[in-house]
Amino acid sequence: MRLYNTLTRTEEAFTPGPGNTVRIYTCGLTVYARGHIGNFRSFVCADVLRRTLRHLLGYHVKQVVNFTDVDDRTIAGAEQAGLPLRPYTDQFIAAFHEDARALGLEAVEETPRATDEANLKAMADLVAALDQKGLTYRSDGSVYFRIAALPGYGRLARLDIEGMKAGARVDSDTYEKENARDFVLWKAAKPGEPAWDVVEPPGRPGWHLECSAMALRLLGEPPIDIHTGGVDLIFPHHENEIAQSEGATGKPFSRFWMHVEHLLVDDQKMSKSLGNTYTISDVVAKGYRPSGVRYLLLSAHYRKQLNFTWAGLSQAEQSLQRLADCLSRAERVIGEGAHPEIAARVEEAREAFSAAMQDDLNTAGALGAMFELVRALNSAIDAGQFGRGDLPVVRSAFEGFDRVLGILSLRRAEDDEPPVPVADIDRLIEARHAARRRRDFAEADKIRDDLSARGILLEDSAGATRWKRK
RNA sequence: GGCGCCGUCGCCAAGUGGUAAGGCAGAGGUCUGCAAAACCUCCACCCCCGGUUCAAAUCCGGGCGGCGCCUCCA
Repeated sequence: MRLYNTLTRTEEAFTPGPGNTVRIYTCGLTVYARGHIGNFRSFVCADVLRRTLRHLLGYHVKQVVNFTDVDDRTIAGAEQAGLPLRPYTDQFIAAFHEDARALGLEAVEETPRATDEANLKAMADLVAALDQKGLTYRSDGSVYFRIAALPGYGRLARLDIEGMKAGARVDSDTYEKENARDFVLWKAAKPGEPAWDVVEPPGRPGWHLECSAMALRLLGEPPIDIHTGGVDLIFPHHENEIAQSEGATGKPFSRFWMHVEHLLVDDQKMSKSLGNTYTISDVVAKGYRPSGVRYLLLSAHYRKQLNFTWAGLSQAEQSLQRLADCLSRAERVIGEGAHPEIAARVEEAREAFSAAMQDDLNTAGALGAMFELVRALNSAIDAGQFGRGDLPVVRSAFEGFDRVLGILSLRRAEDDEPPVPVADIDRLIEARHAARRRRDFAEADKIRDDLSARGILLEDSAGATRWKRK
């Protein structure tokens, strides 16, 4: 497939590593709050990358998604909540898993957290290696990375180090550093804050250190194949990960860097500091569905900013319903036989879908291919040119699409938990039938309206009445 | 100030040199007790101005507008 690489700022042909395995590191959440749907945009896109590699291309994937469970915000949050760091961050990790399930993210192979003992040990080893290469210095109890000692620093972000000195904003603790751009590997322990003595002097990890250490520990020999994250991580986070990893190992850190553009709200970045965030539970509380969010996130290319609106989410749910309806309609066809044109049309859609996904994960194009097939299938059903013999090939195609996009199965799972008990729905449909038989349409319409108000839509057809969730 | 991305129908969104996919919404029609769903029909010359080319939404130059990064950030 073709994949855009931030390192080269071009689309490149992607090939897997040895054993047809793709090793991916995805920068995860800092667990001081519940992740918002902007955060989840990058996870959903990484999920689609993963699914494409596995289910469309047949590669093996080993993916690490980390939790940053120690930093200024988690420490401050824990203190405010009167909890130790672990239990405090545990609750947001649990919330992440809940939201990830709601959004249909495939389980990844590893979800390490920074304060796991093995990871702290790996960080200490990394610092030691950097010490040995002369890439560190200590100042006021902290360990810093000396970027002047590493040629090539700034390559990912395309920084002009010389040109940046004038007028650049500087950290508040710059005076402790040799160079304003140097970054902290290991932070000095402060009274009352968590500290570990794996590094001398004792303290806690700097933000960037954990990702390098965990990636190298869990994914093995660099370079890893793909590193993913939001565009806001390009600098300084990913630049510094590269500096640490390549400084320590002398080898390239990652072959590909994939960066997901921001989700916007009112044309501004959705971020906790701006206070314009929505979480999955906010979305559900407003009566929308996680499957709609997933669809919405996939309806635009991952390298383009996407402006979140409630109207947009409604449109996404409508669109997704059209896809779901087509499949359930096909499954209800009772006519016998199979039609070669159907198989041919399905094959055409599969090819278009696959080509779009392999073209730098063009999910919008892939959805377009699905909708074109939907229209063709609906027309064939209307014309009586679709039989039960056509169903297997159609079902298999939709399953193939959905293994990659993960939207239909998600919606179906939601449908299986309707807001009104199924027994009640069935009873009301039966009552409405009786009303219709005696041509009491007022009563029939009342039942339908009542159910509609409770989130259940009724559709009459020749034989029977079907219900579905709104 | 430096770097980068983007501007396609009312809304969302593909397409990046060969004459504008798709979805939502809307209009008319078929079907229906009425709806819903579905189908059919209709609905854009791509921010502006120059240039290159037989040919540009697509390439180049200049504007205008929006966003992001340069500080914590998916």
